[in-house]
Amino acid sequence: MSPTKPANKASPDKKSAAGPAKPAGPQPIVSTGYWLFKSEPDVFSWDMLKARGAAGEPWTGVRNYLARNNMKAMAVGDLGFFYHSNIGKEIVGICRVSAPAHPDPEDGTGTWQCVDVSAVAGFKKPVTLSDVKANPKLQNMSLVTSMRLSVQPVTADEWAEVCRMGGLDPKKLKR
DNA sequence: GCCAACGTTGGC
DNA sequence: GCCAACGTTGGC
Repeated sequence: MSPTKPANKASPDKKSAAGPAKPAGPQPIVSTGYWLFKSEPDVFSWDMLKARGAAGEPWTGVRNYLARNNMKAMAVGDLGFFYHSNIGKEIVGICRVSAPAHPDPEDGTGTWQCVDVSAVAGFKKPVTLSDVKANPKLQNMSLVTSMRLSVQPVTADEWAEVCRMGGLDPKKLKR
């Protein structure tokens, strides 16, 4: 199974209006962790996540223990980069963990879990893999060192640097 | 399309 | 529990 988000054959089956309505007005995000989610855009793209709106999307299909453990470590409100693998090879936006790890509905074995994520903000300018590799501050990013891991941790310094490169001020992110 | 990296499987 | 074979990812 693919560590990237696999074909989501039945996305509409998920509850259409997951969760109560969001509180009105922007709120500062209090985030405890930073992550990076990889997805092949022809399977599940940033635009598709944006189209899900506040309901978000269960990040199903992860079949790798490290990636699963990363998801189990996530808290609601954690933020993540959204990376397009294969096509684009660039970080295109920021998403937010909207539900903690829960059993992957597509997994019958009870082994695999997923979190739910929703789109927060797109980058003004996507940050490409080569941009990342060319930046000395990002040499230890998992995207460079553990390229194949589909759900990766990101440090606070890496977070700030990539946001800067993408034209977003992380302090001004609102949910 | 190639192939390096690397996770998983299964024989022993 | 080792490790070779195998499958998959994903950049190039």
